[in-house]
Amino acid sequence: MDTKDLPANILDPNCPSRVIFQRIGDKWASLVIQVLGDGPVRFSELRKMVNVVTPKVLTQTLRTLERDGLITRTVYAQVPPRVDYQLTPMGESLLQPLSMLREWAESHVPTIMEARDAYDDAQDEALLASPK
Amino acid sequence: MDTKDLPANILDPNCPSRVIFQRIGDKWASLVIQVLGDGPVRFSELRKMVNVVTPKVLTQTLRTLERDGLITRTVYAQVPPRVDYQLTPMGESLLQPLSMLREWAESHVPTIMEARDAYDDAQDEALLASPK
DNA sequence: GACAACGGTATCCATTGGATACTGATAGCT
DNA sequence: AGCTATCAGTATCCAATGGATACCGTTGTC
Repeated sequence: MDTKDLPANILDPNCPSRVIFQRIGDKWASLVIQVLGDGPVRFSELRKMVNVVTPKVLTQTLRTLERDGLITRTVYAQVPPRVDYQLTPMGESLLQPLSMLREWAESHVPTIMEARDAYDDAQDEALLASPK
Repeated sequence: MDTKDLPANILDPNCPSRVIFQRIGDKWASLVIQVLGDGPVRFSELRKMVNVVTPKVLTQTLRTLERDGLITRTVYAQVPPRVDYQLTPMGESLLQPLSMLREWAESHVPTIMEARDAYDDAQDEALLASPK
């Protein structure tokens, strides 16, 4: 059974949309894309702007983004080397959905922090009530 | 320096919005939330609908979602046990941003798969050109 | 008294992520 | 000639995370 003509369905583990969905949710990938939203950035700049990622992991992230056609990598033949990363049109089309998520996250920070505090307090009390 | 009164900024590793943003991007959390969009679901059903997650990992995911106030956990005192999970209002407010992402992922499946094939082909050729 | 249903834990191992050190090419300085 | 700095990464190693599998507690049914 070939999946390529079936309707995309994130809940199907065999559906590529699921893999793509998870790539978007990747810890660094989504941050990189948002940073690149303002134009091309070189490797070392990217490292500074996306605090704080090790070079190995940043490279991995950039390679998969490039493979998926979301960014392009441009090497300038100079020394010291210069490599620019920038969004493709498809990469740019991700900016809007991502910024909606970012806005959601930023606007719900206080509520979530309160929920965590309340939850942790309840855990502490439960622990006191039944100290094994 | 206290961060709690600063404007939320995803690029600041000390900002809670960053943590929250990454929780949304969690491999299973976002799928669970989307499944719960249609109403309460019990543990075993959730496991079937979110293919395929081990019980340990699903439990971890549900606990953190509960802690963050995105879902509630309801235990019915019966045997065999029954536990329902459902979205809080805040959890529901995540459905829209998430569905935008899902739509993006589903609609870009073909383009991304093509990009991957092209990239992999280019890699293969580069390998043939310089067989170390 | 064995079994099934359900919502988990417990344990172990594979994969991933991260910290740190290092490389290669060249220009500029001494 | 040798030393140093710059940049974009690798290489190596160790810790944290994710996943597979087995098991547990409770009670109703056969």
